This record gives sequence, structure tokens and C-alpha cells, in this order.
Amino acid sequence: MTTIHEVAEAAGVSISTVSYALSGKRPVSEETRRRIEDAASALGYTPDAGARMLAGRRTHIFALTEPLRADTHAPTHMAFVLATAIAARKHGYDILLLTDEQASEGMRRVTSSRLVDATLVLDVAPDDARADIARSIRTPTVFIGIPDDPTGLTCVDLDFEAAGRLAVDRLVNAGHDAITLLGQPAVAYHTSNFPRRLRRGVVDAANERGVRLETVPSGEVATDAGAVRSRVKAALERGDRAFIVHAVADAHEALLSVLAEHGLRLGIDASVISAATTFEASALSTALDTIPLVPAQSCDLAVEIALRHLEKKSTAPEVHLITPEYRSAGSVHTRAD
Amino acid sequence: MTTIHEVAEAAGVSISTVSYALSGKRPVSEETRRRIEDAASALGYTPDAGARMLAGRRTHIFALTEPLRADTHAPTHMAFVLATAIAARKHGYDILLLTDEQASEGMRRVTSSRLVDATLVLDVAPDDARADIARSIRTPTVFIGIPDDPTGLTCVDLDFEAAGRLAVDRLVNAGHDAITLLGQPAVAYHTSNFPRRLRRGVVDAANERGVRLETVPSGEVATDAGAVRSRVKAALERGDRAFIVHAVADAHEALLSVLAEHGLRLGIDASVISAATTFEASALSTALDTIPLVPAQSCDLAVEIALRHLEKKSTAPEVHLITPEYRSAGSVHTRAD
DNA sequence: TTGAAAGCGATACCAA
DNA sequence: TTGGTATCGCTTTCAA
Repeated sequence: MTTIHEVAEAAGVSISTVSYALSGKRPVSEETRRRIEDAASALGYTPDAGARMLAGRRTHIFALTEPLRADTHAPTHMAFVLATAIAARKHGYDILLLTDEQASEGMRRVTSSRLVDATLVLDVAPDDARADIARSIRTPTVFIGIPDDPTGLTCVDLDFEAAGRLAVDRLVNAGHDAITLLGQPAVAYHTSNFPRRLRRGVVDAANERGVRLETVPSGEVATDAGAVRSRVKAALERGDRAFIVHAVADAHEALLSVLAEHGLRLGIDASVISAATTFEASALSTALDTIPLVPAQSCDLAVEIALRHLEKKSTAPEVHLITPEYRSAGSVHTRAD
Repeated sequence: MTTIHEVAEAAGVSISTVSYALSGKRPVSEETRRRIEDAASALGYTPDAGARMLAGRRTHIFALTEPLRADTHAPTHMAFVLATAIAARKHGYDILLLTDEQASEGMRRVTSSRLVDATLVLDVAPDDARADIARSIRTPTVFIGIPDDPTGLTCVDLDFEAAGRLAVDRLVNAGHDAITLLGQPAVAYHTSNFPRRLRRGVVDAANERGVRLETVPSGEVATDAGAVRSRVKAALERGDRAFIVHAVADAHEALLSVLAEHGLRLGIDASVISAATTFEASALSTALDTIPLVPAQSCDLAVEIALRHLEKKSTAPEVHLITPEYRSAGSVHTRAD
């Protein structure tokens, strides 16, 4: 293994100069720097991680706690894990993955051994056990998602409530006076936090705008096309022609097929908005207006906040809500009057 | 932060004794050990990860390289990541996740900086770029999956070929003389290695046993129920009544529904074996005979081999194939004659 | 602009 | 059975 000493010798300078030249933490003359860089790459020098952790103040590792429970929607969770890893890497950070039971227990372990500089929390539950752990440790922790009680926590998430309101506003503005919210599977309203928040926004906005609202879960399990179909049919019988869908891709397909079977044309006879979904709505059989949930957005912000906490010694805990964005694709009725 | 010095002082011993007492690498008198352990837990002592990495020979971290490509089957990949993390943790190891482009580039980086003790490779492609990297670094690397050219590599995987043969044998023994293999989406035969291996086993065994074999992909994408249905119908028209399914859960459901529509009773009029699938076949609407692909099995073995390489200085590279297991559930015809 | 040297907090060798 | 201490490879302060 090449050490900093060997690089120093090869470049004819001291090790401290090598360190500074490579880290850029102190000005080094142009020529010296060149010599050092040449020597370093010629020798294939890579600083030893353990030594850096010990001597420096940073490990350049973030813990990512994500239970990866089997009953959750794998593609979405995978997208967030991926987005977090990419965001971290942009700033020279690696991800130490804490799953399963280690999602909680590991937090204490890796922070107290100073293995990681900060912790990022995914798949946040309403009564998440990791909230108390985060409050009890001094290592910066950023939640990507919001537990019921975010007191003392730093959180980042899409403003699901605003997303719900936005969807309702669009549909009401389009002339609809009755809306059906095709939501998450019933259990998700207990295990996750964001479905409630979206629903709250939808309910509040519907009340304010004075339109009738029906909320139905999308089935018992994540992919339950049959249940979705029957629920959509019931909605159509009620005369509802406006739908907000907050569910997985399959549920969308089920909705679209029922609408098609009833001869309802999207954007003309019926309106559909897909709210806060991570999959590419363009991959559906029919393009839909969406209020996208972009993992990279939340994860980039989370990483930036974590770094900010690392630099400035302390930053007040705070909930950062990301303003939702509306993307039209013609699936919502355009008012003709 | 509590250091080993503080523990030593509190226990009235030297730091080396503390180190030995806690690691157990040297006998320490019963009483002294008690005092040390008490002091350590009273002070909440956790050894500093960086210091251990530098002084010791181990980082207690494995790199896990898994591209997490968006077009792959998320639940399966998640299951393997989870199984690896759990297997590693059993031996006191944490997982550093290398995704996306870092899946390849990161391997060199984290091994040459000695951040990890070994690397585990997931989602192995036939011409995987990580194979050459693995050959060029001296850190132990274990592939969970087998690239086309495994020369010089250590690999672990289910014996898919044997699984294919096993399935054919069972069906032939049950009296079938024509079999349809409902395989992976066509693209998977290029991007992954195991679909080919299973198919090879099926093809070889069918030839040897002298039965007619039809192989059809299960669609263009992972969940393409429509394509599966039409392919199954075609098979039924050919008179095929025996199916080997190597695909995702949805494909199974599609097959089962077509069989039901044709009034074919499982295990009586028709036979189905689900081969090398990670999902719980018991979760299907109908129980099926399976040759399960158990992530924990491969991942446990991979971790054990990695540790073995770490202990004994060198272990010859080798491909470890896991013998498939057959689980009956009554979906295969029982010979009446 | 550069260098010397004091740590960082463990591990493990060499003694006792 | 226990202790002293060199060492791991880097960061960073203090001098020059």
C-alpha cells in the first residue's frame, strides 16, 4: 500500500504538504502541487480510510437506515435508496446501509463508534422508533419523511398536503363538483405517514371548495387490480368523473381500463390526476397529469442539510417541505365555458 | 466520547488489558474482566471505528455492489440486499452500499482506501464489468451470481441448471411428454445470467428424457399479464399440460387464471412447477410446487466464504453451486398407473 | 510557501 | 495474568 510518506518522498516534500496539496485546505504553490499530484497518481496513492477517520474529524460515510420491510413497495423504496446514495456520492460520501432490526439498533452503534458522520432516515413511520433514537444522539440525523411527532427532528419531504390541495384545486377549476380519491391500501394509512398527509390536503381543499369527496383505499394490498376496478365502478355509478390517484402503477392501469370500458375519454368525459407517485407516469398506457414525488429532490436536500449540520456546529431542527409541482398531460378536463 | 484510556483508568488497569478483555484475544482473569466490563458499560464505551481500522487489520465493513438499475425486478433485488445485510451483521459486519455507477468505480475506491475488508457482488450480468475489477484487486470479492467467464472469481449461486433439470424430471416422471417453459422476459436472457442457466438445464433434461419442449418468454416486461395469457393459451392449444414457470408472481397468476378458465384442475389435468423464484409461492392464489431461490442461502454462504478468505490468507477461487430443493404442494400430476 | 511534530484511539508485540 | 509502548497513516497546529 502506498502511504503519504512515500508520496512525500517521491515529490521531495513533507507529508504535511502532501496532505494540504491533496485536500486543498492550504494554498500550495502551483509547481509543488503538480509534483505531488504526479507522484500520487504515479504511485497509485489512495489515502487510508481508517487513518483519515482517526486523524480527521470526518468519516465521509452516512448511515442510511431503511428497514426494507418485505411488505412495502419495493420499487419506491429502491428508488429512494438509490437517490440517497447518488446524492451522498456527489459530496464524496458513501452509504452504510442499516436494514431490518439494525435500522434502529444500528443507529446507536454506528454513531457512537463514530463510523458515520450523519444518519439519513428512510421509510419513516408515524410512530417511528428511530425518532427517539435521533433525539438521543448528537450525530446529525435527517428524516426523509415526517413522523407524527417531529419535535426536535430535522425532516425533509414533499409537501403531500399541498399536493392534495393542488390536485383538488385543479379538478374543481376544471368544473368538477365531485371527486374520488383513490388512495393507498388501507394499511398504509397506519404504517406510513405521507398517505394521511395527502388525504388531509384533499379533504381540506374539498371542504373549502365545497365539492363532494369520496375517499376509498385502493385495495388490501399494493397490487390489487380487482379491488380497484370494483371501487372505480362504484364511483362511476355515483356519477363521479374526477379522480385523484395516490397509488402504485397497477392501480392506475386498473382505473384507466375501467374508464375506457365505460367509454369515458380522458380529459373530456373524465379527469384523472396522479398524485405523489414515484414511477414514471409517462410509462403508463395513457399519459396522465401528475404531481410527481421525485426521490432525488428529497434526497439531495436531505444530504445538503446533513452537510450543513456538519459544517455549522448546530442548526435548529426543522421540517423542510418541498413544494409540489404540477405536470399537465391532458388528462384533466379543460373548462369549456 | 469515551476512550479506552478512560475505561482503563476507571477499571484500574492498562489499556492493553482493556483491549484484550473486550476482544477476548488474550485470557484475562475473571475478576479483572468483570471490572473492565462494568467500567465500559458504565461509561458507555464504544471503540472508535477509525482507530480500530487503523490499528487493527479489519474494518468490519463489506462493500455490497448492486447497481439497483431501475428496470430490474425491485422486490427480488431488495430481498438480496436485505439478506446480505443480515448475513453480514451476524458476523459483526456492516454493509457499505455501492450503487449506480459506483457499483463498478466504487469497488476500486473503497478497497484501495481499505474502507472495506471484502466486496460482495449482486445482480451479476453475463459480461459484468465488475469481474475484471475483481480480478485486478487483492481484496476478497465474492459474486452472488455467475458471469459468463468466472475465471479467477469466487462465485456463489443456486444451481439453476440443476433446478431446470429437476423440474423437467418431476414433470416427466409424472407422465407428461410435452412441457412448456414460461421464462423470463426476453431481455433478461441478455442482462442476467441465471435465466439462461435454468433454461439450459430444462433444455438438456428435456432432450435426455425425450420429451417435447416449448420455451417462451413471459412477455416484454416483468409484469405483462396479457402476454403471458396469450402465450399460455397457445400452449394449451398445442395440448401442453405441463408448465415450468421461471418468472415473477404476476406471470404465475396469469397462468393460473388461464388454466382455471379452461377448466383445468391443477395436479390433475395440468401440472405447474414454479422454478427459482424468490417470492413466497404460498402467497399465490393457488399453492404451487416450487424449487425456491432463497436469498438468505446464497448470501449467508457468500458472507461465510468472504470471511474464510479473510482468515486464511488465500483460498482458491471457486464457483459454489447450491443444490436446489423441491417443495411439493400438489400442483404436479401424480401418476395414476 | 513549507516543514516538524503532536496527536487521533485503538491493536498487539515484547516484557515482566 | 498484566503492563508498557511502538505502531497504524493521516490531519492539523505551531513554527520557520
